Amino acid sequence: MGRVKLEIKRIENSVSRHATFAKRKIGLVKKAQELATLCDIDIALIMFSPVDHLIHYPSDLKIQEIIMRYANVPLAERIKRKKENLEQLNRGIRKLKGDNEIARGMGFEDIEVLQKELARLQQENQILQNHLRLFQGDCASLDSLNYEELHQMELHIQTVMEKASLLKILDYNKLHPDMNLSLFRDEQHQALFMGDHLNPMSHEPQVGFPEVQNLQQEPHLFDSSDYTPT
Amino acid sequence: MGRVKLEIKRIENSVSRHATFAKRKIGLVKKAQELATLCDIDIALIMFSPVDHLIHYPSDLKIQEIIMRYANVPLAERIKRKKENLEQLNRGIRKLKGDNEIARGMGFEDIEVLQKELARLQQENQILQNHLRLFQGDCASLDSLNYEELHQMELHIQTVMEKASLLKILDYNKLHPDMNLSLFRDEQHQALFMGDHLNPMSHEPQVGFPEVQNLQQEPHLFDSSDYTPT
DNA sequence: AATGCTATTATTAGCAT
DNA sequence: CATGCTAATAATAGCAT
Repeated sequence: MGRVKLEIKRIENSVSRHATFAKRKIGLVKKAQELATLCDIDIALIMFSPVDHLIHYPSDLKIQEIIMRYANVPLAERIKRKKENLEQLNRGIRKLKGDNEIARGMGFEDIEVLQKELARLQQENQILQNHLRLFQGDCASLDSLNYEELHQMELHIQTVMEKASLLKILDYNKLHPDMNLSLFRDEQHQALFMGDHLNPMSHEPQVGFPEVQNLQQEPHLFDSSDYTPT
Repeated sequence: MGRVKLEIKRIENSVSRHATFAKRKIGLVKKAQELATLCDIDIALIMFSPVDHLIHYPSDLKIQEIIMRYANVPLAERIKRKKENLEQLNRGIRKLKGDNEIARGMGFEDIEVLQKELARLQQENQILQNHLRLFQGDCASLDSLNYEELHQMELHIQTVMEKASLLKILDYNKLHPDMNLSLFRDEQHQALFMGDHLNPMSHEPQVGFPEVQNLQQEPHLFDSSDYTPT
């Protein structure tokens, strides 16, 4: 809808590409906003400009919500497609079993375990998400934070962590069947990892910490300050 | 752009609302697709229909990537202020650790620290969630699971865990000021906490693997199989 | 509910500033 | 590089099926 009909393919001229982006991004966000308003629904739009600048709609906080909602759906939908997925999984497993080296380190049952653990991992994390949302929902009212809830949260996190370690070991064994690592190096560590949640610090001497990262919420919405909804 | 100019507000008539959604969603996805193609950029669009059905563009797997990219932007943007924030965090922690003020409950600054940690926890978990979904997305293709990815996932989990522990201590101290738990057992551990993550998984073999990025594209995009791009 | 029609409005490509 | 203009294309509201 311009002077000429524009073919939908990458615009090679850099200036035109940027110009087109500048104009169309406004149109796109506006359309998203209109549809969300007209139909009273959740819409999230994320884009990265040709110079890698983030543009998104709606607010950061709302987008998080929608992403979480999105994260929940595929899980539910996958359950419907269980049969389909099982066949796909079976193909993958057959492929794996065909690989002799992998088969040595990892039997069919191990793969099943892995799959189940993946599902559980997802579920556990969902619970974690819900806890987090509870906390984040009104972090102003700190009184609602109590030791028991935090303890529960930590339990979930530890479960997730435990699963991650399992996956890692399994994967490592897949790549290096000759090494065939045991999941736990010793009984003491296993005890720490599997059960002792009473002391919140008990696991930490075993585990290094990743870099402390500074993540904060940002208030802004678009990079374009020129945009005004109509 | 129809027979009449439509005011942008919620369409109260349910039939019209659904009809409008059905038409406009196609237009919106098309616009997103066009812009992504024309400008050769990443766009993710997630929407929930008036009957809560998920519609998204582009593929599930690609959307994961974009969400991760989105989740990482605030991180990248904050890296500049990292040192600043780390110092602030340190002050808060030191105060909690050594000061008698804790005995009188948490001060305002502590609450601020806690709030920031909560925000971070949320973000970290978002990243974790994205990682998990990548894995779960095609758990059949176990080949795509590689050591590096799992390691990354574990790092994220550890970060979340670390935050949970911090929250727990803070909260515990709030509830039981008389106990006055120390956040760290010793200086060495504190050093680990604050930045030294050279050895993040001391119980794991420290072996590097060549990165294998083999993410498969999913074939399907929308819920409406009727949509055909022009 | 989905599809086709078309009068209308909305968006925008190319250009000028 | 951003803004304004305008011819031209694109999207779509309401209606009919």
